Amino acid sequence: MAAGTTRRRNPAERALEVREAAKTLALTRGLAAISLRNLATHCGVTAPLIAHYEPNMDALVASTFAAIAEQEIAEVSLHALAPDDALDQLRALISALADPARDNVGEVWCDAWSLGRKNDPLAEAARHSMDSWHALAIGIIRTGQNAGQFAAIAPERAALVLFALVDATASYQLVNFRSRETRDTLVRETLEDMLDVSLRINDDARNPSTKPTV
Amino acid sequence: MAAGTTRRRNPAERALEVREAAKTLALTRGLAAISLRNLATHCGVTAPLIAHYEPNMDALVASTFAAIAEQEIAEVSLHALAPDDALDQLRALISALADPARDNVGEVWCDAWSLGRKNDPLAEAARHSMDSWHALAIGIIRTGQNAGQFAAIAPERAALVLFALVDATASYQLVNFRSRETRDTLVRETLEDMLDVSLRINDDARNPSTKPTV
DNA sequence: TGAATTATTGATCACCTACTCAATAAGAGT
DNA sequence: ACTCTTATTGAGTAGGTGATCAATAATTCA
Repeated sequence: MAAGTTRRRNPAERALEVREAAKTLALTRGLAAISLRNLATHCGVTAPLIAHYEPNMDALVASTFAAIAEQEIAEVSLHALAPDDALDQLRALISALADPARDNVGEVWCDAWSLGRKNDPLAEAARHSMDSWHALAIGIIRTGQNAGQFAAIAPERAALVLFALVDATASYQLVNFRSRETRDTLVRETLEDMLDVSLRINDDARNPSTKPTV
Repeated sequence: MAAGTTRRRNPAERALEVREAAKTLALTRGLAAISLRNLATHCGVTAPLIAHYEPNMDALVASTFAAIAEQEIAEVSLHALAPDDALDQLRALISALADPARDNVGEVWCDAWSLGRKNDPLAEAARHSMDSWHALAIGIIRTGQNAGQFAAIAPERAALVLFALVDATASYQLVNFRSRETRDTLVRETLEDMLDVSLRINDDARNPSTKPTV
């Protein structure tokens, strides 16, 4: 393009570039921004070439969402499962989910629910990644309960509540409802009450009511 | 059209028809389906006429959402505030929110969060209606607490949790995540735990642990 | 009945979407 | 150097979006 010469790339390399462009587009402008033209512009290439690599946009939207979601789950899992103690794991999980750097991913999730109505593979990918998230939380909660650290609520239900709060606040963020602090506090305090723990990171007390008033 | 003659309507009447068409379109095919051509087809009229009455589609999307949301809030408020007892009010509220007839409205809400990112008036309308919902719930919760029926959680927080659960499950429904029963149970049981009440409609016990085992 | 008003239309612009197909040309292998 | 494969393009189809403008025609009012 720049020198008037057509760059001809290794197919695998080009395919990867297109998928990366789709991710970038999704994270910066939403899943709905994934289109042949936007991808083409982003890659400095014509639209038919994109169609050559990705013959179905709905499928690309779905696979792009899956890639973003699964990558985040993998990263957060690694971070959350690093500590040995279940309470520390839960704290790591919550703080990772509250990280403002995650905002873009939250927006993509909201897009996925809305678009999932008309895009079956996308809906399926959403369900699958939701199951992955729940599995992570359930594991942590169960471990903590076995260690006597968490209240004896059904882990499945606690996980559902946790992500319902996280997901709802992600949607709220898109329309600037309430402050980030209010949204984060909603998640944290509800979970604290439900599991009877303190999730403040610099607070070792397992039971807030017995912590010293130094 | 039918007889080859152009029907010329009273402007107020036509404007109303367009607004009604927008509501119908939103509830059946989502907020994103509101377009000049879809509206024109629905009204049996040409697109420029729609533009004549609604010169700005983003604004129409926002006002249509506001109309749907506010109408529902008004109806549910009436239903929920009918009983004298706060517990019965809460039960009425929850059962109204769980009504499958409300599914379409839930989808519209999810659309609103997703589209609200690029449509400021829509985001504003969403925030406003969210505040209305919270006000309704806070009133009921506060009344119940004053009567000693509900646990002493901050009403604002309880309301946030309630609607976070309702909103998240509405999103989940769009991608068929879990069963309706699981989603409804999630809302109900979490609220029961949080306020220490029983929300099953044919159950008068205020404290489940003391109810007779007839 | 005639004139003024205006709801409504047809035509068009400018842009977007996905998708197809034949032609071009870059690079690989011989 | 030559052929072969194929990545890439240009051009086009068929539809979608919002929006504007002058012309038409239905209704209202004088």
